[in-house]
Amino acid sequence: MPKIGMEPIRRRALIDAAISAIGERGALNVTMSDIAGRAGVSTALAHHYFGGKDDLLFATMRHILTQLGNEIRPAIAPLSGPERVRAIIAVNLSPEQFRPEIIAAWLAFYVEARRDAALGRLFRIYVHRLHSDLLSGLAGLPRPAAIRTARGIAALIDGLYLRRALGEGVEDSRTAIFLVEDYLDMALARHTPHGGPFHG
Amino acid sequence: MPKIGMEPIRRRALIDAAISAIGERGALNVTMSDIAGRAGVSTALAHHYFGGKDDLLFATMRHILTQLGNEIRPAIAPLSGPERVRAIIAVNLSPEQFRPEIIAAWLAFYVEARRDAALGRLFRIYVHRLHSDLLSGLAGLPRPAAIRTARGIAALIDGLYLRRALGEGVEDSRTAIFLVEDYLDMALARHTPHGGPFHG
DNA sequence: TTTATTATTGATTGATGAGTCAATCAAGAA
DNA sequence: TTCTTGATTGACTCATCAATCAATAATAAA
Repeated sequence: MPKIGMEPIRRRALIDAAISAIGERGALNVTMSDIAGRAGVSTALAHHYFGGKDDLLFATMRHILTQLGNEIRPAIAPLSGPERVRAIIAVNLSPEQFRPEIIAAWLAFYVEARRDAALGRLFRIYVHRLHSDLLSGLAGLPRPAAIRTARGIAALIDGLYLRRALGEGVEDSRTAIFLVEDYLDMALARHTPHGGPFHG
Repeated sequence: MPKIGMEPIRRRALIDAAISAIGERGALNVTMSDIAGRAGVSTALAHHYFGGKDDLLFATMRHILTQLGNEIRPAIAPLSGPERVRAIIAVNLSPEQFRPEIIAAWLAFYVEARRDAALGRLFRIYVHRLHSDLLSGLAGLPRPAAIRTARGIAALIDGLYLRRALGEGVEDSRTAIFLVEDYLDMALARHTPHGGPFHG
């Protein structure tokens, strides 16, 4: 163990530990000792690198959002129209994102965002980003229908997350994706001149 | 102030106070003094009537669920088919249920239910009840489509709750109801021999 | 009036957990 | 070797909060 360059390693380990800890308890319960313990360091070191618990949790949420962004960006970049929307759905509900501990963290942060202004801002940026990404893929629909469908898809994804967190209802990633795509198909079919309501 | 028969009054006041407190903070933060203070009594009295914080919170969630059940039961009893589904949607997203503090409580309890077994059971009963109520109204659809649609509606409602809690996206009760009914209409239209996709 | 019962609280206890700090360790620089 | 600097922690402080309890007030029952 060299004595230099530990910072990025510790930061990352602490963030991973925070996600893991939040995944097991409900964010409220996580303590600095729990997180630090999982990361294999003392609470003092966690404070040293992050300043305080709030900062660590904020960094953790930012990490999760960044991670999601990094998965989404390249996935949708070359696509447009419905395929772009499908890609957004697929990534948001991918096994990677649909992991119980990630879901739990989302949920916990949703709650926390109600009180923490910085966290609230972070979320609003994410929500807005998702909405405009969806809209750009729904350009084929009349504007009001596109907006409604974008909101519907976003709400469906969040709802499926919630159900997943509770451990009830839709079980796996695949089923969840199918459910949302089904919604998308119906919305698209309504504005397709005619032919069967199914396609793809 | 007579010295007898205070119990039901205090219990109710404490539960209302808990909802209000949870509405302002995120359930994690609520303290017994906060709740007791809002109810105009000492923390000792709150403990006297409820035993402990967990019991008070459990009673609070049960109250919210009971309230919802009391609104839903008479509303759907005389109805069947799509109208029954519409009634379920309308009540779940009614201004009464769509109040920010109620939503915040839901969210907080969703999180808590992950750790508290009793609370988890309570939720599972609610989820199952909602699902079978929806299914009974969707009997006109083929079984797989009915199941999928019921899950979709439930997820949409939860998702809209989440968005509401975050203070973003769909604004009011009416818009939320319209969004979910739109989903229902599409699901129904797909299995209607033909004619326009809209009705009602 | 006395007695039992319900309602109610102030004060206290004990636990938990965030944040701080002075001290130690290790490795590269002088 | 000495000096400096990042890494690291144990021990401590301070605040918060759930829970308890003994004491008091007020009323109904005897």
